[in-house]
Amino acid sequence: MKISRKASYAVRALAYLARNEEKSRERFLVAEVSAAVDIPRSFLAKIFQDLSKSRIVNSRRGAGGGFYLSRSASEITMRDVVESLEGEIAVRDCIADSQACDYEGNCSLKSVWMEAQEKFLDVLAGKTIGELADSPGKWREVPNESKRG
Amino acid sequence: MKISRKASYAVRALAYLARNEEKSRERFLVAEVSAAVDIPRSFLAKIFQDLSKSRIVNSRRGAGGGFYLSRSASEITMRDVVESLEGEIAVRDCIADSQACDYEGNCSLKSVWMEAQEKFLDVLAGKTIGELADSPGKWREVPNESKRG
DNA sequence: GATTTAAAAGACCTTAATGGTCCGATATAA
DNA sequence: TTATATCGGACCATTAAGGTCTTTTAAATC
Repeated sequence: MKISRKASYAVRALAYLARNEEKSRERFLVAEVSAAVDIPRSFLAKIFQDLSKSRIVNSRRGAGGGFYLSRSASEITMRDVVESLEGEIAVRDCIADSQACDYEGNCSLKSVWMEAQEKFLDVLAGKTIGELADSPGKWREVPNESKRG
Repeated sequence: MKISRKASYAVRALAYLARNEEKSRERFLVAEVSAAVDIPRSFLAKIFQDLSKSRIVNSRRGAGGGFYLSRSASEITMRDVVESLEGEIAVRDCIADSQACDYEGNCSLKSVWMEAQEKFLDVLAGKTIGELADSPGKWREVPNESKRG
């Protein structure tokens, strides 16, 4: 019962984008975000690729390129992000794949796992990246404003 | 975000005990339960050992020994069982160990993970083994009443 | 006391997932 | 055409999951 470090990193990285996009920048380099939020660079690159595939961020290659939020941070929920990184959530295999268990049909156990999982995801669905970016707390803050032009 | 097969097995095994303890038996052999609920024997043995350490079941060694519920099935929740098998649940390490993250203090992220996790566990805490045993469904039923004396 | 029964303890093993790295290809701007 | 930066995929080490097996210990019975 862990959510992956990947997903956790993604949330932090996106909150960084949300916090800083107002301050005049349109695109973010993975190198910059990596340094700012203290996430291994090439790992973060992978993470952004996943986020890009799920259309949570958009990207632009080449010089002047980078990543940026594809929509308002207030419209990106933590659930969106976690599911982007971890795929369809299923606390037990039977939830995603009804053939994963012999006891299929209306198994009384499955419904409990499902309800628990939904309650979990509902909390994440109720929290947006925008809210995280706004909220106070000891976040590691933007390191070097001048790195980009 | 998976709960382990171990925990799932444990729930099923305990529901079996709950269903069958009324029918005159006091102790259950892991061999019997293994066959009945279709869980690998020596793996189930390990599981019962965990359940025994958490005092969810009691055990008796030697001839005539076996396992049995330590209290009424209606007083054993799925949360009890899952935590017995998986230890303290922590969807992110920072929840169990505040030193696991640099962003400690009142991190706005941590509180979200915590709330989600608690909602999840609350559902499990609200379902007892007794209820599972009572509820209908396509459970694999007791295979061989005559195996024990 | 010897034998049988069954759990306890722990070493061991295999496979899959996690958490990363690295490199070549591709796209973009100057 | 050169510098820049993502994309795609191969790769790799470590850990956890899932499970087996063997020896030891406790309890009952002969």
